[in-house]
Amino acid sequence: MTFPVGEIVASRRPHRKDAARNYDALLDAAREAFAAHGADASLEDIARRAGVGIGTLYRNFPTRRDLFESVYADEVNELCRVAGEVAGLEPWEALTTWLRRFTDYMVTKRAVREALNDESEIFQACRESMYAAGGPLFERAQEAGEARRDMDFIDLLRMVAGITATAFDDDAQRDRVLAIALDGVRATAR
Amino acid sequence: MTFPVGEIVASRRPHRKDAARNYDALLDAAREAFAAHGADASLEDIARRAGVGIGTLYRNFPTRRDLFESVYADEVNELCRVAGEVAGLEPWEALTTWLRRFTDYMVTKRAVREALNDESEIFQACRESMYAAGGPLFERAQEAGEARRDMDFIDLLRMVAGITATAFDDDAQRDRVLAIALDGVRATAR
DNA sequence: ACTCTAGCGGAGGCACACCTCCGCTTCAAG
DNA sequence: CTTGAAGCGGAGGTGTGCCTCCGCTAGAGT
Repeated sequence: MTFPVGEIVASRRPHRKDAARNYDALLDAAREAFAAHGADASLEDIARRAGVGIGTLYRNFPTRRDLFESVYADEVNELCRVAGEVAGLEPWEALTTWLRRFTDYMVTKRAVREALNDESEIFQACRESMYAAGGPLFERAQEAGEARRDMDFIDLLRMVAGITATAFDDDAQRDRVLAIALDGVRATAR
Repeated sequence: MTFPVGEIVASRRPHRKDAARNYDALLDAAREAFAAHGADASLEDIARRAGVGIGTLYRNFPTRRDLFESVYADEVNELCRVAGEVAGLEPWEALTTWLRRFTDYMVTKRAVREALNDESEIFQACRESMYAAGGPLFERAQEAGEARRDMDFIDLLRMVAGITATAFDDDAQRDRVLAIALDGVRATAR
């Protein structure tokens, strides 16, 4: 299994020790900020929370998009890795387990909806990676007669992304709603 | 059937002819802006598009929240009205028709997710109105054995709001995904 | 027609985010 | 240890949005 996204984005991490630490701190802070405030979180705030100067942020990530892409690519890579892990489970079980990870790792929830429609090269590569990783899980479930055939994997991802990005009273409600929607994915196969 | 929301908010519309026209233009522009840019659209931009000075906006709606509440309340009122219209249809048909209107009228889609969790008095009143209008449709579908009983109306609204607020490739995809999720709402009742 | 007041609009002060630039710091190679 | 260059940070210029304030305009009642 290959991880093209990692190759496209990863090499920017600097070599010097302090610089690498700053780079990581920035990514962490950015992940949190994007999760909390969406894709237009304040860059100065991110630098502040990372404990570095604003100049350092701009040296590592010349544009907002560069930063966001890096955060996003990290999460996509993680998802690709998980897709391999669940390969041993039963078809439907494998799919839903992966989807649950999808909702967990996509911490940048609010921003993901926009990213799903972004046309840029990197995002396109990310989506393709994700489809390559998760798509087979869905097709396997379809072939096993567990998932309906009148939808595609992209439909499924949008559905889950939409539900995930919404505010719920609590996690239990989110899980309940997600499970119900997934029942719809399975319904006609029964 | 009563419409408490309308009573709470509506009386602010000014009496003088030009003033009333400005008020309406502001609401229209705001509806569009909130739909396009979410709840933190630029107020100066809204005033510009409405063709009035920024001062006029602030006189009518002293805070951003006042403006947003008014737009939101309008849409909720409209939804309440529609709930009455569909009362004659078959239970499941009535519910899904209303939900489709829900996705249409909620033009302020991006912002609705946040509003669904807002604690303020007005938003609470709006939600209650909406629950009062749509809830019976759902309960009727449940009693007819068409909708599953292990979820409540609020779960359903969140599900639909989440899917509606997400970006799709086209309307057909949105409808398809929504229909699949609604299959999940109906699944166990079959 | 006259008036008087509700309503208008936008200039301007404030706050904050974006991004550049450059003198200072610190790593790490020799 | 020395040294040079990679990296740092934040001051400051620019833009944009928020909101107030007040001199002017025009609708509505007489």
